[in-house]
Amino acid sequence: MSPGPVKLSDVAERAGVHPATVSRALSERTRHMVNGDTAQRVLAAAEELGYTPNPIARSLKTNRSFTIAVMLPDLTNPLFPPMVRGIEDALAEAGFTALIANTDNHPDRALAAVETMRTRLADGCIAATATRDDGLLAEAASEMPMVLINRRVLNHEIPAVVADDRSGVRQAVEHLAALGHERIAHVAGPQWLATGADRHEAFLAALRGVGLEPDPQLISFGEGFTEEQGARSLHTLLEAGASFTALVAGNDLMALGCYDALVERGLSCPDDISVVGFNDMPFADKFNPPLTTVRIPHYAMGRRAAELLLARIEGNASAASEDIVLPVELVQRASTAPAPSRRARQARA
Amino acid sequence: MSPGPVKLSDVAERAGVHPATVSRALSERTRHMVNGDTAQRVLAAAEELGYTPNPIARSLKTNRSFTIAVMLPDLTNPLFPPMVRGIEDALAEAGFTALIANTDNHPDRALAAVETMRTRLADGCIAATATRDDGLLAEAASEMPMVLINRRVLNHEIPAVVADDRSGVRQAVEHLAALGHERIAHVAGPQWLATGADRHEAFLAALRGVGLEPDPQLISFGEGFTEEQGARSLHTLLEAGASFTALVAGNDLMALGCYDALVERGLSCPDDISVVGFNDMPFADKFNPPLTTVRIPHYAMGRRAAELLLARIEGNASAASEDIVLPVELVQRASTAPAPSRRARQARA
DNA sequence: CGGCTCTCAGCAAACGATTGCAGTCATCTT
DNA sequence: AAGATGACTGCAATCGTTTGCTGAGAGCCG
Repeated sequence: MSPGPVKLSDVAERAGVHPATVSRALSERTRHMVNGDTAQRVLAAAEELGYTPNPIARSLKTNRSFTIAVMLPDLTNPLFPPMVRGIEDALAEAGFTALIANTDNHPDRALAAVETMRTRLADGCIAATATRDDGLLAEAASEMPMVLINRRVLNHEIPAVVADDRSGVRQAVEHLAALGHERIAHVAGPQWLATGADRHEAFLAALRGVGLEPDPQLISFGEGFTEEQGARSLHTLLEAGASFTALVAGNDLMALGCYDALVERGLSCPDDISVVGFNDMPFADKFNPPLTTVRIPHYAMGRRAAELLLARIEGNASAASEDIVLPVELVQRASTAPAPSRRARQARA
Repeated sequence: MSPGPVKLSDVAERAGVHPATVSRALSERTRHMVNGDTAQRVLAAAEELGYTPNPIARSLKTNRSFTIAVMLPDLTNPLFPPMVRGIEDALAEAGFTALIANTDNHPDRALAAVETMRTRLADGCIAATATRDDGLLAEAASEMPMVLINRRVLNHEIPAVVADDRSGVRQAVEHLAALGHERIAHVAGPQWLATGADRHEAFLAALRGVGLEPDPQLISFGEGFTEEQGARSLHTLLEAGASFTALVAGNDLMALGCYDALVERGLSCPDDISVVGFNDMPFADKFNPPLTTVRIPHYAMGRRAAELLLARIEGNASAASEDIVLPVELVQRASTAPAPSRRARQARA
């Protein structure tokens, strides 16, 4: 036996056949080309020797690396780890491995990442980094199978799996309206991200849906889905003298920023202002107050994205040319309460 | 020009030399073997053609994959993403890539992961999954360079980079003692993890350090560093009728579990019981109440671990045979308050 | 001027697997 | 019984780099 890891030729020698035969016997796909008995002998020999194929050598010949690039803005954003788990679990079942790259929302870092991925010969890519119209990704998509997760690009040239944002914000404003809120603000996310733009648009529509007229004065746009931007946005709203009793934030991080801005100004949530977030990030139930928010199926999104990508890699290019949108659900906690006016009325009664 | 990506022979043809010469000219290490002018010509040709070496082919020949395995219990635990970022950033600077595997603390999943890593030919491994005496990892460590992060094994056969747990819990109990607490409980982590055992031991020592005598009645061990176990542990303590005014939890997650248990029993934090956590996980300042905890340098730990591993891979086997322990810092927030007895005294005064 | 060393570049054999092609039997057909 | 068919399996090329060895030419010294 040769030193080090056991290789194809070791198994071949042990089974008394040619390496090529071993190769064929070992692969499901080519098993039928070799005699049943021989195959058994080979399988047994491989088992005894503890043979594991060398993926590097295999890749060199087949041009497949069984590796999927996963591009994120920032792994540190609690939104992503559950998605990544979903992706990894689904990939692992198919023998694939995920390679994670953080782009920090910098186009040049993204470029570098794409480059790395391509030279490392990823078989495909799952990206959560797309801006609404993202040339870079579109280009990359033409070179390898790609699917988007939690993001979308303008023309649906790249399939995406996303949460049902429209439904989510509709549920949020309906919840608020049901509590008697009539002046509802929107601390919106960046409009160059599909999630930001979609939710803003959905907010407008939902407002009208419950018979409220959108007021531009009550909408402020952040430049990123961060606590910082959430706080800043709310501050500018408040400073402009806008009056409202509830707000829906672009996502949970921004909602958290609103919490900060609120305490800084001596306002109470939910007594003075109700806030609802988006994403139901981990520990959202532990915040002060526990955050009412829209739960999106992070893990499931990851799985679906991975499965979709694998399907496309298997040549099933037709697989879901439609975007996959997963249902969301409002989870009510303590950051929303009846509107002050209604509370007053209730007190009077 | 041949189709697809440009390869060594394309560059060779363009520069009018043999592929072997290109290979030598392109590598810093072997550059000196080729004539200066020729090297320039090769470099220029490579540049013009946009040549990028095929890492698969390279790996096959050199047996190095420029890939580092990172084994975590669970990426979803907020403790890890910052570490991973640190690891990835440091690795990227050296041209390495991280491959992340989640073991969910299951030995068999860990085994599978190790296997995958080995067959994928990782050049080294950073593990955060070690139990105190971990045969599996010890064995793996004999086959490839390895460093531990945030964990330690019993006999220091594997170098580790950890936070200064002892100092951390000392600071915690000193803080509590300074607030007048005299009966301090410990909701300890699992003892089969070094972090669990170390912190427990440090807790005992710190208590004595401030002139308090440890009381076994005030110590409960969890079976995992989870909210669930934190809650369960505190419940058993309370049910046993233990009386105390403060507690230090094994980590932040367990502290959060304590929060739950406390409200479930109608107790208030910090009015009835002060709690301090460990790790200063993201958003610890957003909890209710904001959590007093020990901040550990997650990102820096990741970087250091990666750098240490790289050093060892470069043959610098001597590099830090000592563990690297990074300083920690208590950050005081609102989950700790003066002991009730002292508050009473103050009220009287 | 012969022989020596030295520098540089090409040759070819790896690395470990996959795969088109071709050859060897045994079996079947007529 | 001869040829055709079919089922297996071996041969050898190939994927793109790296690297030990060899060879060619230049320069140097005695």
